Amino acid sequence: MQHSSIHWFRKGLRLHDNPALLAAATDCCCLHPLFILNPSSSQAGTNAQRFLLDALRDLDGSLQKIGSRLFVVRGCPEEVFPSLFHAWGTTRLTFEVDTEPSARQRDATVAKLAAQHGVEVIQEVSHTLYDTERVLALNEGKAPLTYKRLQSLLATLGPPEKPAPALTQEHLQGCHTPCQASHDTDYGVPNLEELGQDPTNVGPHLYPGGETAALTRLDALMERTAWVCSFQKPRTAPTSLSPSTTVLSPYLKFGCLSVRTFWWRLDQVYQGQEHSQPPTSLHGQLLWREFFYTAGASIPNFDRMVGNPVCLQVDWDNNPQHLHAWREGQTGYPFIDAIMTQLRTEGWIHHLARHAVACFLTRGDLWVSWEEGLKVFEELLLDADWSLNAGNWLWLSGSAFFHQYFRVYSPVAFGKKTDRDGAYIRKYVPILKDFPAEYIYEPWKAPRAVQERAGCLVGTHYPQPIVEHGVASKRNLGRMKVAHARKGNKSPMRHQAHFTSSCHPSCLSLPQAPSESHWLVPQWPNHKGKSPRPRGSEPHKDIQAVVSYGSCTTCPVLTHFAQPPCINPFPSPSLRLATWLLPPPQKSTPTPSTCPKKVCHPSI
DNA sequence: CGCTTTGTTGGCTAT
DNA sequence: CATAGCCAACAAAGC
Repeated sequence: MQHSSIHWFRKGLRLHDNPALLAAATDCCCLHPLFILNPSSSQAGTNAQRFLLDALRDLDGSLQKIGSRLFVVRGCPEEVFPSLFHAWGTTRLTFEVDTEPSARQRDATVAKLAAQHGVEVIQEVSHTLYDTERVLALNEGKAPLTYKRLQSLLATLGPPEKPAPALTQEHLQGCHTPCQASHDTDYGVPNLEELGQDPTNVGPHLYPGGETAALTRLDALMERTAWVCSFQKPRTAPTSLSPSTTVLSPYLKFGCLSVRTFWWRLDQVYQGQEHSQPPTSLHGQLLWREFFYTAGASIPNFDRMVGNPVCLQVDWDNNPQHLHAWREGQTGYPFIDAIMTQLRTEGWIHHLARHAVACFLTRGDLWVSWEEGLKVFEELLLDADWSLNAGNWLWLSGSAFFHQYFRVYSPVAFGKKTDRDGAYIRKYVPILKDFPAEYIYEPWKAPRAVQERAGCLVGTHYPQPIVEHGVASKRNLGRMKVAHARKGNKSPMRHQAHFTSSCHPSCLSLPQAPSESHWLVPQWPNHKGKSPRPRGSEPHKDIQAVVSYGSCTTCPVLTHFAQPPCINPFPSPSLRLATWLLPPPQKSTPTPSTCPKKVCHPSI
């Protein structure tokens, strides 16, 4: 039987490893490669749309080389297909399985329409390493919620399938694509203006879209055997001026590159070599992708908080000003602002840079819902991938998968680890480029003269920090604690929790409050050992200080030293021990509000 | 793939 | 030479 096939491209914008496309070409006399452009359904920004158009042009070019063409049709699939089936005399429709809930709904509708028109439907899995349905079935229909769990499930399935051969001219022997002279005007790939995008709005064309670019990039990376084998994601730098990771993610998102092709190419490079392992290796990265795809395919309302069974319910603030400042790179934290600028202009940022800004927006500093961040990433990232985007926002906001919410990224310290001089900031926030390294991460701390010399006054040319990280992150830690406490059927928060966010731990060991003021006598262990010098004995032996109790009845306030302090007058071990000497404080219950940091922490 | 504070260790210098 | 003090580097704890 000779079919008239439509292969419907959505993701999977490639000829290699495209089993559904091969199925379309089998026993086929007439092939229509189709892409349906539905601009109203896309949240993608200008850079991402350019990437898509690149990919479509590349695909059309590749199809032309083997004697076919791409048909780009505007509209929504549910409305477009009936007329296409009719006009093209279609008997078979093929497409790649898309696991996203909205896509599945769309595809179910289209499959129904096809059945009504007597059109056979063939769907093939090739966007993920494994058939997510199979993985879910292995796990009693539920998404594995840890990476380890996924790994053990996949271990029973064995390695992923090998990629299917690329479509070639030979596959299309006797198969014809009917093309009019008016093809370009009727079905051509549009440009940005036609999509309602301002073409002057695009950034540098660093990552051109398409299968050809994807395979070229893959080839170049696979040349670097040592780099591939030693790859460990946490050791790559978010501040690198040229990407320290593969930047294959945009190509994987659109399916310009097959994940199975990538997997097996890595496997080839690994052969006979010592190499890193999941989760940090490059194979490990592809498994993370699989992890979130599996989660996104089965967890209801995966991209929302409400109605999402794995998501911590948090009382995020509605704060459009903060959200806007974050999006536009105007937070006053240079590292955050640099990352957001790179995102807006180039459409790709390093994974750890995403960590830093996602944490900052949500649980770290601004306490804005991760759903808002997700929408911004959806628009600005070339690789915005529904499952990965939602999954990682859940992760970074501490809403699911990741529960150690007290691990907060510092907008100041994190970037310094890999970029002490702030070259990354200087590149993306050039107004700060002349600040000395000492102040580049915290320009507001620079003395006026330094700011003047740098040609940038904080508060005038560059914003003051919109929040004080130290204060905001501590407050948010408390709010996360509340969210977690509400979640479980655990007992109500212990009294201690009130202290710990704002008071020195040593406060807690004071049984009762004293009536007046008291001598604080540092103590230290006796050193009778044989070591020539007792380690840890540096604290001065005879320092005494006066403490009193202010408005906070449990936190001692260091009033003054009884003797002029030496250089290191009051090291903490002494203080800890000294607190034991204090008379017990009252039993009244202080709240954080009556116990501000300043009262509890004199300049000790 | 967290940060900060606190604690330990060994090297070094001045006395 | 023994000792006190300082420092950097690292480890551990606690949030």
